[in-house]
Amino acid sequence: MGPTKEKILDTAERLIADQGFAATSLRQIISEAQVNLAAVHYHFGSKQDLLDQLIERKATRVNTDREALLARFETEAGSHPVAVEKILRAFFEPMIETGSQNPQFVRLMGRMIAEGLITGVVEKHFQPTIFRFICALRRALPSLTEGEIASRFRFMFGAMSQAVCGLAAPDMGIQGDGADFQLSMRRLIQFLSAGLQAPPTEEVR
Amino acid sequence: MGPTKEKILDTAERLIADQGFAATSLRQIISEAQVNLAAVHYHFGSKQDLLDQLIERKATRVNTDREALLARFETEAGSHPVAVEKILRAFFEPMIETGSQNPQFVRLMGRMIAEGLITGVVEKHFQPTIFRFICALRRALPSLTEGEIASRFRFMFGAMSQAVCGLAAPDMGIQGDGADFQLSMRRLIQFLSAGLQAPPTEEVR
DNA sequence: GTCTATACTGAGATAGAC
DNA sequence: GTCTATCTCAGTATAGAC
Repeated sequence: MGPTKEKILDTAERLIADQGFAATSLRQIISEAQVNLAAVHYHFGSKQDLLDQLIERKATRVNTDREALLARFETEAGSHPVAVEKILRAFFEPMIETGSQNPQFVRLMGRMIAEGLITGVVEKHFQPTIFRFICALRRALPSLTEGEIASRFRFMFGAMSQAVCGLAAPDMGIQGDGADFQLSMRRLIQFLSAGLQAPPTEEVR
Repeated sequence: MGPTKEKILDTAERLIADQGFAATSLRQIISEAQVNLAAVHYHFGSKQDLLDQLIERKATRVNTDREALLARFETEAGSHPVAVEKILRAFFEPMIETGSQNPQFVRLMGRMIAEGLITGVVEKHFQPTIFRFICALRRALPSLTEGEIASRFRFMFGAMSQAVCGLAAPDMGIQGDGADFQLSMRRLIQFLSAGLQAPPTEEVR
């Protein structure tokens, strides 16, 4: 990868994580990266495609790690289903590790999930991993319908996006524990573990 | 309120709920509402202010209902803390009722929370209500620190935004139960009830 | 293949006539 | 209150230099 392309990616990652996608203009990115505007469209095609490649650059590695960890837990569990806590650990620990080195990327991911902006990338790179995890959850939570597991997985994404994006924001009006990424993730897992294991929603007719 | 202003609000609510805030241009709104572009800036000042008034128009009523319902539950509970399930009911039922009549508004709210776009309105109109609910949760969950309750409340917002926004989206790659608003909300409350009542996150040092 | 310069279209915002 | 004209800035497209 050429230095121009890399400069664009690095600068865009930092600025979009800080300000959001819509609020960050290409002109601001190229100004700070000291490259030409057209170089962005030469290398990426569009602003949206730049975002997609930004995600893809790191998401692939994180998702590979996620699946590997899940596979390890599945081997350890033998014929038994993997416990929900372990499934959550497999899902979040690779992200936490990435976030400890580079919090910007994780915040970026949270923003993208919240804004619903990574349609193509989600399908291409996340969906296979998500599918593996939903399968694991179905085995761990046999009393839930497939639809309810999908709903809870979606709730999980929403909670996660707030966990990583909300770090800078004031904590719902009351003074929170601020920008402690590790603490926030541990609280998130604790919360999700209980939520995922809630009894099934009763059918109403 | 004049008919022009009202036409703008109604049209903007529908379009923004469908397409999102950034994806909806003022020119599209004024075209469908059949008003002049400058009228928007005359009545609202800016696109952002239009959004704020859009939220404010309905959020005030929803928040009033929330607080009233919570107060009723507090009276019923006497000196005991209100159960978490009841706190959640007080928070969500007014929103569900609004959403049953006008799903657009609830989806709009979800989008705004996800994208973090309603800075001024949240502080002015939501924070007092949020504060009341956090206080109720503190009483119901005395083993949790204030910081952890704030975190969980934030997770709740994230899950909620996905619950109401994700209705149209495909359910994480597996076929979901589609756009059933009532079902989605019941699942959400079930999920959140367990998540909020999870044991405290252990301190690590 | 890479990058630059420049122009095009559509966005939100504003000033001033009526 | 309303509308026209205009401003600035956004993302995008293209022609051509190296």
